Amino acid sequence: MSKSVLTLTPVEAVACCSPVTREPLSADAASRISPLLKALADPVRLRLLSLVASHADGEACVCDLQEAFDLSQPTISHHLKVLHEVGLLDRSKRGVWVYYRVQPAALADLAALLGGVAP
Amino acid sequence: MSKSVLTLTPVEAVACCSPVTREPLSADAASRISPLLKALADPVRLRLLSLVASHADGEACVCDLQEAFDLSQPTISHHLKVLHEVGLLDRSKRGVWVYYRVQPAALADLAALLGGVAP
DNA sequence: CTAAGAGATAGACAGATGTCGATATAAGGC
DNA sequence: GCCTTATATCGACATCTGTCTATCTCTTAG
Repeated sequence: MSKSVLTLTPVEAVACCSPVTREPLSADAASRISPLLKALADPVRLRLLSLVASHADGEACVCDLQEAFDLSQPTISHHLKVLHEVGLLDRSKRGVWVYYRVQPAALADLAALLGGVAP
Repeated sequence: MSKSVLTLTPVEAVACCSPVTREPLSADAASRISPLLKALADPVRLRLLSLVASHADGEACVCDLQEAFDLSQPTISHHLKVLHEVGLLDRSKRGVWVYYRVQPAALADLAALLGGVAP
């Protein structure tokens, strides 16, 4: 049931490390963590994540999200895919609509990794 | 990426926002925060930051840092510059050597922004 | 004053990334 | 069945990024 190391999403990998300020990060750990930060390191994706997280019921339809940006629909879809692939956003399709919600532990674990509090 | 808030480094800008999960991040705030995440979103820079932060006395000489990587000296120098420019690392030259240390509030503020605890 | 070493800068280049328009897929309404 | 609407995928493009080699600047030793 538990996934092998190879199939860990970046989000799952983050929970395994002590804070970056406590001891030197291994090259391996850094390589597993950086995709998560890369996913966050785009203004559009940061706003998408924030919009989803602060939306009523903790989830948001793609149709709601697109309105907030002056970008094409494929571009928004691409950014959501990036956030989903690293494990920051969960996807569920209901009818014609697709809803995204934040993976709760993801941001907390990342914050712990950066902020110095062990997970 | 317009530099509308001219005198604030990304690190300083981060301290101004409520957590991403609490309310939607403005386009402006996202643009000011993402450079900080971009700086962190590279495995070499993550390790550099971690090495500096966990080094004795909280600071490390470039000469110490280079040994940990199989990269050229200019490449390490470039990555340190990126971390320095966004305000994550402080620089001080003593004699021939240059020492870097972590800007203490930087990671804590970022963690608060992501983790849901207001700064 | 000249030489040597630490670190920064400049320029070049391959590969990654963000964006678009066009098209595909899939579900619901007629 | 066919049409409409919501979302994903594809392919192309310009820009950004990480790395290198070569060179420059600054500091100390002799």
